[in-house]
Amino acid sequence: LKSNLAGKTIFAPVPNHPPRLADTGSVEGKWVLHVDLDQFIAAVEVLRHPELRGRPVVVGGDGDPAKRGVVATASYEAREYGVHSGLALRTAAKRLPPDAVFLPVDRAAYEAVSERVMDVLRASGALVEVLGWDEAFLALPPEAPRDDAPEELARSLRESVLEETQLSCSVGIGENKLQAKIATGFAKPGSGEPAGVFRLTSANWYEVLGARPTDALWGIGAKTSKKLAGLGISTVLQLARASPDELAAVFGPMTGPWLVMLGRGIGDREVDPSPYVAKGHGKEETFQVNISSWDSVRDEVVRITGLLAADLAASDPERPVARVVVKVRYAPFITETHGVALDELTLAEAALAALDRFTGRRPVRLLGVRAEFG
DNA sequence: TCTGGGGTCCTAGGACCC
DNA sequence: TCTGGGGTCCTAGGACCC
Repeated sequence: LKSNLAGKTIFAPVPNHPPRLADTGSVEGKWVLHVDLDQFIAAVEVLRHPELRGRPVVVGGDGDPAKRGVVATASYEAREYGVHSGLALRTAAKRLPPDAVFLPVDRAAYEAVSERVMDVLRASGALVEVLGWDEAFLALPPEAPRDDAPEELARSLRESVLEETQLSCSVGIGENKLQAKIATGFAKPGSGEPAGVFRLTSANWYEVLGARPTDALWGIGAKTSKKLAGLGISTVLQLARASPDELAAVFGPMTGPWLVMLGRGIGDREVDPSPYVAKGHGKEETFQVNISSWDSVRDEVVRITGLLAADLAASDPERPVARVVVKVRYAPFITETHGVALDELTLAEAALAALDRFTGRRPVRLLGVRAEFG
């Protein structure tokens, strides 16, 4: 959607009351559902370690809270202590009681369970667009009967996921992906709503979200929210009433108008069930101790490139790599990237050529190598 | 909050070309 | 040759998401 915005006149004049969307499709029964597993990673771990149920569980890094790393998922019990994803593991350890459990990230296990969940969703007959391990958008195929309220489908999805995988999920219902995605947040346990299902449409968009801060929207994070606040735009309703042109001048020709659309609850409705095709793959590592010697930096780049090459050989052996990008994060958390076209070079040669573009020789905290496909 | 690792997309500036 | 304007490609950085 965003990539189609430039130069288009998609905006009605800014109204002086809460703008109402034109009816965007509920009449046709074209609902979008968003399914999101509850505390997915922690739930998978509790399933295979039942003795952990009810205890604060934190999954992240290699499971050692003394090391550099962040929380990937915290169980609801851990969240009670202010522990949330993105928090440094060491900080999490300080906040949690001694009976808290720290576990390493086990990607393969989560991928396997995720596959089963997505299969259950597909078995409903809906189109399923996978969004990650624990999320998906669903749409009824066009030929499906559409007399059922979407809540019926939502409830039956929750039931079958629970039955087949023992995992609970929340479901958001909307007229587009944006609405459905945000609706799920109101369906989550502890959100004050019953039943794990919430419907957010043009009919209740401003009632539910109008007074909320702009970062309640999917696509607006801390930086953009702050920048908007500097323009006097703090709430979703204020964003909805903002001028697309003025925001274009500040945020760029596509992002500016797109932000206003977010504020108005306008979004993409197309659910794309085609398999995910990566644009590239990368491998990066934060070192437990910063690296000061540039010779060691070179050695580490070669080593990480080897790991990446093995990943590529396993996942995309046939796809030609067009470009290699090296990322260096210096000790004060300043990150730079440099890339080179692969051409006739090997992956390692290209990575070293990219590394040669770096002139800083300060201590390094992270190195990354990324291959982009042609 | 001493800040992971895997990604995606957009922006802006410079190179280059006509 | 004192100097336009537009298009496209490449690159680095930024922001966001899970």
